[in-house]
Amino acid sequence: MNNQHKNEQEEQLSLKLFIVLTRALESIKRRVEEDIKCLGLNPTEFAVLELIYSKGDQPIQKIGQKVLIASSSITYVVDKLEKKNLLKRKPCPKDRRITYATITEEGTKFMDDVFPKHKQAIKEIFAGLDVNEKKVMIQQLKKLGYYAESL
Amino acid sequence: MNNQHKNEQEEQLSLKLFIVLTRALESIKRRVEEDIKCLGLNPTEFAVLELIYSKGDQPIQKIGQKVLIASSSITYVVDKLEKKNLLKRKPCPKDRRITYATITEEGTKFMDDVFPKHKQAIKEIFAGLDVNEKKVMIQQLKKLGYYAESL
DNA sequence: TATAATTGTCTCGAATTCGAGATAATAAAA
DNA sequence: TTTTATTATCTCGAATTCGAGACAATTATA
Repeated sequence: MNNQHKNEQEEQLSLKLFIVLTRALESIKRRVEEDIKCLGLNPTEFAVLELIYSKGDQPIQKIGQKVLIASSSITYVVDKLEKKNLLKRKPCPKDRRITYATITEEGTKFMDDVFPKHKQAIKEIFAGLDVNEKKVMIQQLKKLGYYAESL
Repeated sequence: MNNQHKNEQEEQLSLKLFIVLTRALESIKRRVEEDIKCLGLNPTEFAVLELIYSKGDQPIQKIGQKVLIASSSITYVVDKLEKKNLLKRKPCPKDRRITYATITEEGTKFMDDVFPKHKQAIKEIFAGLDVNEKKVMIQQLKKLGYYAESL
């Protein structure tokens, strides 16, 4: 195979992989969203709540870094969770610029009930691959992600 | 390993895969978006334009099916592309409910210039994996996607 | 043929996300 | 210590996407 064909093949394969990747994640996200929506939350709200549920109080700023949303969006999401009484804001006594998001008792109860079911649902959604295939895919996706990030 | 541990391992792995998948695609999308944004288009606009560039005139309705966006969103996107003189609407003479989106001469010129570069950029973004790894990943992602879709 | 169901496009309002910039607090530098 | 730079959060307006429903045209059914 000459160089030009090789290049074209690489292009085709990459384009194909991009589409398949996008589509697969769309299908998966749709299922995950179904699982979450009936709890009255959207995926972002759930992700933020879960972060605080499992990692404890977080400065609002940190939340955005971990869940990968802009700071102005976190304000919005935390507002919504606060209105639902799942989180509350708590000022930091040492640094008055900082506001922590803290889970409420109601929020904890909610997650105690819901999170195990959520993990189970994710497991079912990903049951198209076996344990080993998942491990391989995780590795490959990391490679791909790191590389793209490094550009 | 007993059943409970097995179940937990499956849950952990699936959760992990979900996160890695989401993150990897985020990194990739960011790069692809950079490539497209400087053309004055967003990814949806580019996808719609590309569809019509490579597959010819499409009823507006079909576009949504292929690019996976809601019908109300296509109207919006086609409006934008029309304002940029890259597409135009053309009524179907046989079925007056249907409106085709047609690429303009300017749109064709634009894509002739831009599409090869775009493919090249995608290739570079995906250069973290070799040809064979890509093929394997495409297969596995299809399995995963089909399975999630079938639920 | 008249009626009902379906199809294709669009309008509208809501939800979500972003970026730019405002504000206040803290940290660093002169 | 004053000045400057950085940090954390929030406000605001814009962009994008969606779903519900309007409307017209077509197709299927009685």
